[in-house]
Amino acid sequence: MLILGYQHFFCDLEEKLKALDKFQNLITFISQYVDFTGNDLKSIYDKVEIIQLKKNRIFIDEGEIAEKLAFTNKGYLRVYYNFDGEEITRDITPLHTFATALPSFVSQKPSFEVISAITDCELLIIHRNDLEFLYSNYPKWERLGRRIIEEMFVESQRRIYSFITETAETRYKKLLKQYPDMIRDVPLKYIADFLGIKLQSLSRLRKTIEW
Amino acid sequence: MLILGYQHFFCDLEEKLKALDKFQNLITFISQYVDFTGNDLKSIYDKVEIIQLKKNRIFIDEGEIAEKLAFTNKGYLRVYYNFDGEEITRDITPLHTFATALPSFVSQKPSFEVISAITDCELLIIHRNDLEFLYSNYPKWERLGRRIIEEMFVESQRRIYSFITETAETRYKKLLKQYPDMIRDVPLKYIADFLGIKLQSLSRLRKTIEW
DNA sequence: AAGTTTATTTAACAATTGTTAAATGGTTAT
DNA sequence: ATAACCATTTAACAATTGTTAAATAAACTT
Repeated sequence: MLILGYQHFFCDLEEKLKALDKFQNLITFISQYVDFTGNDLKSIYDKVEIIQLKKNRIFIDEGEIAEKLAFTNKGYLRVYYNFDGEEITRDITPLHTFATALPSFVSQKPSFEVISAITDCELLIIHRNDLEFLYSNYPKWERLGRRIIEEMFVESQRRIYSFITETAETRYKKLLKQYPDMIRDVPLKYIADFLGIKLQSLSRLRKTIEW
Repeated sequence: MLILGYQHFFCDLEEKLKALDKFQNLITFISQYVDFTGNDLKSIYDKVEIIQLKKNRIFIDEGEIAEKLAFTNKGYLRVYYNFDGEEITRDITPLHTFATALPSFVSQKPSFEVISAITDCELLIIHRNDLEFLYSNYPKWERLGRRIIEEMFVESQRRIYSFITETAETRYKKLLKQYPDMIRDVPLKYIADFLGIKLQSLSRLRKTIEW
């Protein structure tokens, strides 16, 4: 009995260490924004769930109320919506960033956006209620939330500049440069959507590029 | 002396009442996001400065570190940057919203963006230090900041969808519908930039539109 | 391995938007 | 009022991107 207990403790610890290891990317990410001590971080360990999401599986579906926020530990997610019977991909999440159907997440209305896995993904999930709890009880978490969304907004504005000032070719080249792995792992139809052009146009453009 | 004192008190009060009146739009705006009591609001009255910015005057200049956040009480601001000797307008702020050169404001590095007045403007200004003070000392303000930036992010994503899925004509029509006043007060060259097309293309498009 | 599905490319033609240059219209300053 | 400046339109032509349809390539199933 004692030994079993010990055994259990041991396994538990091992599992926790393994989990902590999986939090490394998340910790690195949030440390850019707020100075967290080990103690601050503890407040989140219990609340984060680690899930594996297989390729093409849906993380948040159309019509669903978004209750989950994901941090992409491995793999690529995409955000799209159904438009005229077609899927329009608005975003491909780079590794080690947050993703959710934000309009639904903040308004708690049914989502028009779908989030699904482009490749097999490992996601760190935090539920909205837990996040709200953290926000309400730890000012540092609220600050973190604000800082992260500020950065996301700035990045979003950068993308708008790119639509205004750059040709599709330039946008593609810059994407290649910024996320070389993405092209390897993400089908071109999603890349094309992301760039705001048709798949065939992207294909033509790839052929004529001079390096 | 007594009378002078009384006079002064009277003027001061009147001025304060007048100022409060000017806060109405701001109060309405922030009340969408957080429930504020009169007391909560007091924490900001002293910190807000009301300025008049004449047409074409610059609010935040290139190279400057953005220290000010503006709420547009009257008039339109635009956000642009100098690209190849040309000014590229990324944003035209609708009435009663916040505007600053956010990349500079959050990073405290020199701004590549310029913010200037398209029309005569009345702006409610809050300084970054004061805002940081509010954020640090009143959780409600931090929450407000997060909620507002979340909304701005969602709006920004909507605009990215419009670049991906809509033609310039559709974008123009929707802009007209959403902000009918804007077209009256804002030169078309800025509208064209905002839509991501050239002035001449916008002009051609306006001619051929069927209503 | 053969067959099925999905991803990507190719090509011809259409539509949209950019480019250059000039004309017209409207405002502002002297 | 005239001149000077800025805003908008027009037009011809160029470049980019969309559309449709098909061919090829690659990945997945049985």
